[in-house]
Amino acid sequence: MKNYLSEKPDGYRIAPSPTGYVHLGTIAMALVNSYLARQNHGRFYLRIEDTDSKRYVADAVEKMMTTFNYFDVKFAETYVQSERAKIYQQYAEDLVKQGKAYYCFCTEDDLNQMRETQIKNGEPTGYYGKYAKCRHLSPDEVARRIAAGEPHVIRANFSYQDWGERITFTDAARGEIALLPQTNDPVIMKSNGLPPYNLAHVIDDTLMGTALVVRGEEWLISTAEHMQLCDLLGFPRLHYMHMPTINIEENGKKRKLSKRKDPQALVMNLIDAGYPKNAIIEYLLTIYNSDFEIWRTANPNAPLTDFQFSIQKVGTNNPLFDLPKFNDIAKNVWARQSHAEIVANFNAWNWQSLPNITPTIKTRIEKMLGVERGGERPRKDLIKFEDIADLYSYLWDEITVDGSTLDGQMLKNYAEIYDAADDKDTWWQKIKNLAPDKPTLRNLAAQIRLAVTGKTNTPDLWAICQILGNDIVKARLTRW
RNA sequence: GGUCCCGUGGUCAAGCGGUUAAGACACCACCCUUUCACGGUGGUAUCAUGGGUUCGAUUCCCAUCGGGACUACCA
Repeated sequence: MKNYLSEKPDGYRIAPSPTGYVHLGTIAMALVNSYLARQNHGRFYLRIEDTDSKRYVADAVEKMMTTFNYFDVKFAETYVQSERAKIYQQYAEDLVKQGKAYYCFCTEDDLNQMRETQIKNGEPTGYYGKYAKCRHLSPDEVARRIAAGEPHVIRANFSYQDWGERITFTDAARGEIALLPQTNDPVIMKSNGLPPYNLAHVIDDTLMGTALVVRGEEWLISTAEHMQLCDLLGFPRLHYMHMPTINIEENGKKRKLSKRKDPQALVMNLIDAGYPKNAIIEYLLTIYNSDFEIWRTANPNAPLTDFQFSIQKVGTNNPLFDLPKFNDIAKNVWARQSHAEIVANFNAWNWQSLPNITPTIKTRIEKMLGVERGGERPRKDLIKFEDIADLYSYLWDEITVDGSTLDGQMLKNYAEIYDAADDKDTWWQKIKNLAPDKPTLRNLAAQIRLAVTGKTNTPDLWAICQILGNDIVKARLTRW
């Protein structure tokens, strides 16, 4: 690894913790960071933040990588924090030697008790001032208790230096931020020998040369603590951009997208439902860069990589996940694809999950996907493959129609002249010939559509009849 | 409770002291089409409230209210 302490940082990264599932926000951060890396000729790397042993999930990294691969997210480097324990320990111990950190033997019970009395006294909670009991333990006592095998953590000593009134910095998306310095001595090394996020983040992003730490808004306040840690370590302070988080509305209140309650929070759920991956990417880009839609309208077929991501256009509001908007983007993404492309996507999707699917029906669906496609004005009726069962239900052999609304005799008359061999013009001409005036024609066309498909709006009827074949069409026309 | 962030139509938003306050989604109407769509045109609807500053505030300042985040040996 290069020594980025002495070289110019040129890295962008995502740092997920391995839960096994990739959250929409993680893909969003991956997107933003890969754009920034590409535009600034920097590296884009992955860091697995697995310092929480309680959260360990088997195969989590592999599962996440599958999702990243699916989205063509490529990393220049990959780091795993649990493999770097020695590095963090080294820095933490150096801090102790310098008096900038200390061993703390307080137990969970001690801490709970402390918090209770603080609350009772109306004081701020935390490990500070007179409550920071382990700050001034003698070296002998520390040595003795460690030798005795007492569990301990290392805490940074934030009383070591005067931080001034405020910790100020320029957030790349939000501008000047002035935070109160933190007075609590944070744990920087847990009793299991791994650091919590704070120390690992500061050391890794410094050593790995992160040019801009792009992370969620929820980290904004703790930036003061992270900068104080940089100062103690003698590192230059890192640069940050805090991104809005995607919310959802529930009972009139906003809350973060949750992977338990909101299926759209997990990108693979969206893919499993049959949304195109580019819809996810485009939606995320519209959320995180207000320029994107304008660009897309002006360049409907340009590759996404041509878009210039602009930090100035990153919002500061936390947007609501807008399903209708997302659906609209999905429709447009599918509509832009060629027949071959969409069929390939359909085949890659788990089409077996469609109810009562048979090889015959699958073939019909594949043909259906080509109807009214490829021209200047493609049809936009497909949002996600999952909807096919309903949207194209007439491709299955059974359809349900309220027969009372149909004129059976008229349909039988038409059935007699219907010929699957007719081209579209002939086919339409025959229908026209059956109707003396416009209202009748309108009605006849509607009836045929209803009888054949069970729906009032479908893609091109002639094409559908071609796909179904002579026998099925005639059978459906003559059963009323 | 404390600290920080945010507040333009139903949603996402442009705007950065003087604008008829863009655009997209959704919704409605009409046009195109002797069918369904696609497409086109138009419409409904927004600067949270109250004070300042200013010749003039959506824009700057303050307060209030509202929403969100953080306040762990989780990230």
